[in-house]
Amino acid sequence: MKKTTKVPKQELAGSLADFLCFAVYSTNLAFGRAYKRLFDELGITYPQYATLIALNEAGEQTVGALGDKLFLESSTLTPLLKRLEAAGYVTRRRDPADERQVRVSLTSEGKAIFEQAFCGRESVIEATGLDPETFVRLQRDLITLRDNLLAASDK
Amino acid sequence: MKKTTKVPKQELAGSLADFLCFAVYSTNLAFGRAYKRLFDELGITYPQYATLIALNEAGEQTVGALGDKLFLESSTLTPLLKRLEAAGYVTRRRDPADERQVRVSLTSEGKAIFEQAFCGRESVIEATGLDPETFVRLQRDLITLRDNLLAASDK
DNA sequence: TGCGATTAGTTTGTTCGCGATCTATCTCCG
DNA sequence: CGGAGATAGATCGCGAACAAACTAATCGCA
Repeated sequence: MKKTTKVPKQELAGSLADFLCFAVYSTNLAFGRAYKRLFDELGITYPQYATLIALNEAGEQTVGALGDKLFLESSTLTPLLKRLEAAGYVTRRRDPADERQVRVSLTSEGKAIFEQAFCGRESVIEATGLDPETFVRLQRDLITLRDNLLAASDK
Repeated sequence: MKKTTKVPKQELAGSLADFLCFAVYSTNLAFGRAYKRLFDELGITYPQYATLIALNEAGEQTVGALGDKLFLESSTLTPLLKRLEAAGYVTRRRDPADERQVRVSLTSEGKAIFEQAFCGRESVIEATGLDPETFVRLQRDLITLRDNLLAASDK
């Protein structure tokens, strides 16, 4: 007995493997696991590491500027920064010239942790198993995708 | 005045833009925002949607099998499935043949929500702004990367 | 000058995501 | 048969991530 009438429905259904969003989502989870050992040793998390990178890169800056770079809301950053402050890795102080703003900067301990994490990333880069060409292309394509998505959802 | 002496330090420092992991991380955030409107209307979340896809694709299955497909632990899935059950989109029942296992399946309401979300994804695909070739290549590269990372962190 | 509107961050409540731990069930082997 | 070990989920605690609501400071402009 033929089942051809059911085939079109099947084609429409879609599997997880067909979703670009799921590829991004699951790869993000995989990166988290790949970095886990290193970050556990250092006592930080991935978003905290990204924050340290941004602070190391651009020096003292406001919560808002940090959020722009990290694509995070202040409601996410405030508690994260408080944890980094409690750990002694950043300082937070109100800007005297505009008391609404909070300026964040790396302490020397924060810079040290950043450098340790930065060195430790070598093993993760190796774990990607990508040849340099694919690595660079993937990064470029992802950034294009991200910026397109953000531009579209800001409308 | 030349500044060549400072360049090497700059190269070592690394900026957010140089990290593949950050490209993945921030693209995942961007997808979340691109889907947000659709999911808010339907009253579900992105991980819930992924769960519905997996259930629609493979039918009734255990929590563990679902976790393997979604790359999630049972400690993440259990509460998520309870919320889907409370919303009437899935059923959970102990397998009579092995009471340790919980078998999950879509209800007709769940199937309906999945189909609504599935149709609504068209606008998100458009928002990616990628030509078909890049879209497919990106998906393929990401899956390679994800599987490499998972294989390396399982050692 | 002064007060409404805007801006910057914080707080609160909900949902993920995970490790660690716990409970219930099943398996295996003596 | 029966108990040790393995397995499947559930629970708990913590750190993200966000929207919505809130507070405090500044701006704009009349």
